[in-house]
Amino acid sequence: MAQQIPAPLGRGPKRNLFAHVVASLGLRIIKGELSPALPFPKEADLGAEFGASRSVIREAVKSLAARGLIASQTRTGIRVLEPLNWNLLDAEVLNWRYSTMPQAEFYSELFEIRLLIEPEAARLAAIRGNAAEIATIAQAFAAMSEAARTETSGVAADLSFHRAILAAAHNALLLQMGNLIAVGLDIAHRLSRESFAVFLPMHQRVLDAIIARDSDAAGSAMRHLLSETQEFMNRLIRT
Amino acid sequence: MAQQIPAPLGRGPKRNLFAHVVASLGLRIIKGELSPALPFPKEADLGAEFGASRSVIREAVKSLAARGLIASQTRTGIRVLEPLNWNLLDAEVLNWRYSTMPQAEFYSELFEIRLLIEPEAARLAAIRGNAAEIATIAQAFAAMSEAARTETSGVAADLSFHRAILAAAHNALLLQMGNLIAVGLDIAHRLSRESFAVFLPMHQRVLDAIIARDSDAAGSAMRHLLSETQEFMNRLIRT
DNA sequence: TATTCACATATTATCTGATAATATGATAAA
DNA sequence: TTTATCATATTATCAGATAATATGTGAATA
Repeated sequence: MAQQIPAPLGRGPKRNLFAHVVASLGLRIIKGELSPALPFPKEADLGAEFGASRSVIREAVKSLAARGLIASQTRTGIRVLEPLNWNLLDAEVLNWRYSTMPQAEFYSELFEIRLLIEPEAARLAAIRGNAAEIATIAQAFAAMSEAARTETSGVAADLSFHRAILAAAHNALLLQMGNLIAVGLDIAHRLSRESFAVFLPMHQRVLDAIIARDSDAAGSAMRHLLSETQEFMNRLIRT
Repeated sequence: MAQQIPAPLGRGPKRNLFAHVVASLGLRIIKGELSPALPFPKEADLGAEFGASRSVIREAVKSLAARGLIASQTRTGIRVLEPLNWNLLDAEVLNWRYSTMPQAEFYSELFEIRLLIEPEAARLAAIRGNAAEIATIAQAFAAMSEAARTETSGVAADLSFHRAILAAAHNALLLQMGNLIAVGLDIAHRLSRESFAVFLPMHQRVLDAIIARDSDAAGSAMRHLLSETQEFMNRLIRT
């Protein structure tokens, strides 16, 4: 039986048109190729460029508008908003930004926030976390250890560890910062697989402090973990 | 000349259908009336309910999806995502949440973050802010003083003041937190008009420290301003 | 009985073409 | 010079169609 022709490939993805248009325009905006100063193509032009119907273009525009990147108005057309309005904590925007910014700059910006957020989160987790939440943190740590032992990727477990701490801090807005951490860990683990095992003991110290309900120790253990990671990454990036 | 009939008012806004559908569904999701456990109405049903075409419904769905509230898939339909995925820092989501949560709870959550972010931002502003940026902070403060003198609403100036400090800290992710502050100030100024003049001197102390490039003083002045505001609000809410 | 496979079906994804609303700029009037 | 009127360009909304795809059903099989 003749294998089905795999893709139409007129020129690019035809199956996920919407996602493709969103990502393509989003990236162009973050790069600055489309800016508030420049005129934005109108729906019809975008449709022609992407080979998409107006529906798809309009849905993509609404998606980008919801992220604060653009706004659209009858007769006026579409325009790029000032970066001030961009939802930088949106996972997509975060990734687009990461892929276009100088790595060192992005990373220092990111860690500045993590150092602000996570020690306090660890502190609160030690105070407010209930048994189940602390168990979740412990489980994530166990998964990290197991990954280190079997030398498999522990990035998911690492993320779970940090997210579980945010969750145990009982502040929904804090939990939101998980996106930041996700990107940070993703970069870290892509740059260096081994970083992982090195930092395991520091994670353990955070966990132990939380279990012991020692909030100050939890905070400083987390601060220590992050500073060391940051320094480690800086060395890596520089070389 | 007969005045034009002002609105079709079949039942609700007909002019901004898209925005209406987004707000309506968004609110229902935040309230929990639509949850991950429950089945979500399909596009056709939503269209019937809102008296809107499928295009409008689909655009609204994409807008909510971009905020992490829902996801949609062929054949499976639409489903509400876990609150973990919600973009809580999105201005709309923030407002929906504010209007449905117990005020005291929302407020304490909010201030926990502000106390985390803003003192450090003030500290960084004192170190990194350039002349123009510091001038912007000063201008905002002048506008606040003027508003206090003329007893007009200074909420815009207040917001400008805090945003200008975030901007002077030179970290785009930090600047993002401006949305939080906007909601916080909005609530504060709605609860009490006079709070404004009372806190003017504390704002001044922050400004002065930044001008003097005294980072530690700027940080503690900001911390002081926020704690006092929080306590003031707590008293107001309790009564 | 349990597992695998083929297939009908329900729902979103995309396309097409039309009408309505509205902000802008041009034109005319004051 | 300012104000009022109007044509126009662009998005907003509607309507109806076809395509793609995940799910469950039932048949075939071990």
